[in-house]
Amino acid sequence: MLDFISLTTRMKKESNITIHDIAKALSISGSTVSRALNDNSRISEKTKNAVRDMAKKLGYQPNALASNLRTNCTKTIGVIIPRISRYFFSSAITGIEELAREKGYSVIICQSNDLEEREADCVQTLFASRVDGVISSIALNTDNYDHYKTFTNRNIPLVFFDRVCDELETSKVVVDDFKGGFIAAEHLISKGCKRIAHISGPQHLNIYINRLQGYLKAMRKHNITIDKEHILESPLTREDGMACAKKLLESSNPPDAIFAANDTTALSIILYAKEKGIRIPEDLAIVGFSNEPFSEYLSPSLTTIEQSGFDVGVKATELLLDIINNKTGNTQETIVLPVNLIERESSNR
Amino acid sequence: MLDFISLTTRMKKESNITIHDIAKALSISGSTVSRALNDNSRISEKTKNAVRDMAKKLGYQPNALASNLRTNCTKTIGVIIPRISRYFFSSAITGIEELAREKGYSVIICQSNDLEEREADCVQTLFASRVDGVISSIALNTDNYDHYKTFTNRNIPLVFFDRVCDELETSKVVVDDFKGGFIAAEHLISKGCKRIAHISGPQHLNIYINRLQGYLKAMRKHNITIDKEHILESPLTREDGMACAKKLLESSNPPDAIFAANDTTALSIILYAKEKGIRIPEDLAIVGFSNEPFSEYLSPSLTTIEQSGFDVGVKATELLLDIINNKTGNTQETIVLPVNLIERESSNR
DNA sequence: TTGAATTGTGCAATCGATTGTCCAATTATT
DNA sequence: AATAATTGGACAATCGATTGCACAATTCAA
Repeated sequence: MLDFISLTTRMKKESNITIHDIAKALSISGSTVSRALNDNSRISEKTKNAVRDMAKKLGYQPNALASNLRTNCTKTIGVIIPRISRYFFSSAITGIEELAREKGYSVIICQSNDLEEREADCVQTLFASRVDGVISSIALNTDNYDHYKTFTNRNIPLVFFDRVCDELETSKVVVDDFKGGFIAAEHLISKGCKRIAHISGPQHLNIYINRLQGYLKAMRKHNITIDKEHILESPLTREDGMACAKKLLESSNPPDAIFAANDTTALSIILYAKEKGIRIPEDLAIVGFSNEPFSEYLSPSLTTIEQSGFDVGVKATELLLDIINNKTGNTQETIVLPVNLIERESSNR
Repeated sequence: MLDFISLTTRMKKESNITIHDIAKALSISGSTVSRALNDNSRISEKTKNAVRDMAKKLGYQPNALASNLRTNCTKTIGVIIPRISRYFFSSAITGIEELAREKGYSVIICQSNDLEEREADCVQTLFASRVDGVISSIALNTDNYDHYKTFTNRNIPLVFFDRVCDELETSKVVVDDFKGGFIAAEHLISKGCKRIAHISGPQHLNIYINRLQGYLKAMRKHNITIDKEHILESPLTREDGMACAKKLLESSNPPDAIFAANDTTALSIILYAKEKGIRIPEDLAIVGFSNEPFSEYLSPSLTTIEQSGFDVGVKATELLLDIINNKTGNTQETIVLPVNLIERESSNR
């Protein structure tokens, strides 16, 4: 019997030490241990030190589950993103994590893969984990936002970034897509382009609406009439980029410049133009959007609009933590971060 | 007082419904509700249906924290990776998540940023969250692996991938770096290159050791003597890639081909060579490693060794779940996934 | 010296879900 | 019809940490 007891004791030591093990070892109560470890002012320094020493000696590691259950606060923030492999999003996550860990929060990441159904799953997962708040960027094909009510109905702070949704009243962090569209188009105009086409993205996402509007504003400002055939809506995949390029460049009135709503599409255009022997930038100038890592190394290198995913992530986290800690009342802020033009070969004429 | 009660009741409904609320609504016990929701055979279909309906009606969402605390199983796996923004790693994560969610697990991701200290933090975070198992790829500058004992000492399943560590006895998933190095070098040999240099990575990481060894084997096999100055060790950053390129190409015996241990370094070499007017592949053939997304679009496009991050992620998860569910005994498997050569312009002569 | 204030700890309830054990009601067996 | 077997459900303990409250011990003031 003694053997059995010492065995189980040993196994316990090897598996999981709780505050009660510390308490027993010091002949004090669990509550005192808990308070000591949390540096509660009601515990004497002497006891605190004894507890800390014993905790270290036994290899105590707090069980976050128990603590979270009791305090109803997990010190965890959830992130929902379309795809982690897109550079903009992975840098946003890096930004989110950076600030979060600095403030003592950990991060759970879920990918929606740009699917509404998956996005709803992510919401469930994060809610079940009782995250303290959520940062999300909406999936491409989401057009019903009801699943987010799981959070909003329960006052779980929610901040959107980049792909935001006007329907839900939350704080948001976006980059200045309108301005991005504007400076992209104006840049092409300044290069002497006259027939500037635009390949836009799904029009239920405001980032694409805004880029388009910026482009339109620049065109209007410079009194350039737009051929309606020169504005295309595309899912912005590589394949569809090719199709759009073909459509534009084989038309009766081919553009002398294209502003694509993302770099992937711009890449498709470059590939298509190369294949067809269309010279860039002489015959066709191109501007993309996002400054994906590859755009610098394309040949010709791609002029594009830079947006810092990292900064967006940091700002979104800042906002979220402010809401969690109730620093801001119930204000719904929308933060707009700057963009800037990176001039490269594809428009250098 | 009645007002107060109904108010609190209402607030409760709006915030969090528990199994007890369902129980109360149906005048049954909490345990019955729990069993009904878990489809336990001791509960009649009639009761189960009543419970399910009421759960839906009240908007019940299980509290994973409570469940996890009780069952000591979180259905969560932790992932530690160097940097999420590297394509190989983000695709590995996508693979991990894919299989994990299929099996009903969620995933917590932590970035070490290639720092040992951060890696140790990640270990703490994941342990505190009581993940059921961990998948990790080691940070570049980690050379002490003690922090991983937090898991191994407590029999928490641990699987390494890509950057693995021989010191720790765990299951591992790697790609065939040796073969990758071998076919990269042999490919260059087949192109008639005679003075083939290799830029390797930190030699405490076996992926770089193996790539180097594969290269050496190919050279020996074809009886090519190696100039010792032609093998460099590098941190494989873009900056150091430039430095290595300079060192090699300005030496008294410049190589006619370089096999770089990653694509980033290969890119640096291309940039350097372009700057110096060295023709690729005529004067200098180049092979990289990883098939980063950008390598296809470089000019010249980069010949490289393809390794599927997604597959590695899936395999690692498979292995981990097998261990978690005790399908494999205590065997320490090492799974080696295939690589293959992608021939592009940078070596096409 | 006595009562008041302060300090340090312990007790026990709690968070929400799970589960071993027990019991009542129903059904089957002889 | 009487007993045994089965079924459906309730009770209460439990996971580990936190916290309101009670209370003993010490210090201080009068």
